[in-house]
Amino acid sequence: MFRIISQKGNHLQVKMTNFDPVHTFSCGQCFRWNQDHDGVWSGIVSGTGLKLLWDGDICTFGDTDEQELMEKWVPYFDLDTDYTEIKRELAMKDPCLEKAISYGHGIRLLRQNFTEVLFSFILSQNNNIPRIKQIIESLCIHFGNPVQGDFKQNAFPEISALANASLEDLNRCRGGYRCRYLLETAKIFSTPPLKSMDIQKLPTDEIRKFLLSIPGIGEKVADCILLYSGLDRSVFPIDRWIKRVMEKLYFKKETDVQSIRAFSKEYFGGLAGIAQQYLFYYARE
DNA sequence: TTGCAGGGGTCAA
DNA sequence: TTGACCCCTGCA
Repeated sequence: MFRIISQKGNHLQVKMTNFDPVHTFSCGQCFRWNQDHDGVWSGIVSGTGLKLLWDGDICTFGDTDEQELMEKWVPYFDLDTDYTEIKRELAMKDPCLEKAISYGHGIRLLRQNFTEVLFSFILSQNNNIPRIKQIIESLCIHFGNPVQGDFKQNAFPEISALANASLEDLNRCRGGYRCRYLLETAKIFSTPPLKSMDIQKLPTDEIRKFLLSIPGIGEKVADCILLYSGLDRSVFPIDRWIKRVMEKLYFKKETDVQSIRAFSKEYFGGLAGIAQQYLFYYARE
């Protein structure tokens, strides 16, 4: 899973199994990681900037220590989960999935900040990844706070910053009709009783039901929010790509979303969300 | 240069 | 079940 190799100054070298930043950061689960010319990855996670260098085996964490690794980065990178076992279990199901897992072998399901995932996936609807990233960066520039250290990016905005913005301000981020959903959601989350309530502590079916009541959140976005914030790994978000790949690999014909959802729940069980990531990455690439 | 289709959905009619 | 919604990109 992971092992600390050494601490040099403020750099921590960690051996991480079943991890490849290209696979993990470009499988559609997150939008704020970028690689520079030297191969260093930069990301902003819950207001903290992190630089990562991966040499194919060892991952070097910049400007961190063992305590922060354990408290912040182990949960975020899901380093306490045994992916070897998960992959073994999934690969046994069928040769298609085995191939998808082999292709995206370095995918880890990140446990991301709930608020960031909530707003990011509202913006993702009917949209493509490069543009989603552009809109989110613009949102952070206009409404987010600066981050400590050598980072160009701002933190993801606080809910209050979005709730207090005008629709005209939000529209400057070029999110189109989605900005209206963003504003309404921010207002819902910054108004009592939700403001003082920790929604993440509710049972997941209640969270899902609540998310679906928010304008701009449908089945797919609700499932993404549950999956990528680490609340429920048994959900199986179905977008156009997943629908296409499931029809091709499992159904051999055009199939409606409800049937695909029912099949995935039964077939992949509690690992449906992780199976979805391998299949999505395989389908996209 | 211009026009058009399509993109990791959702909503309302 | 279907079209509209923003706006960007790729392509002819």
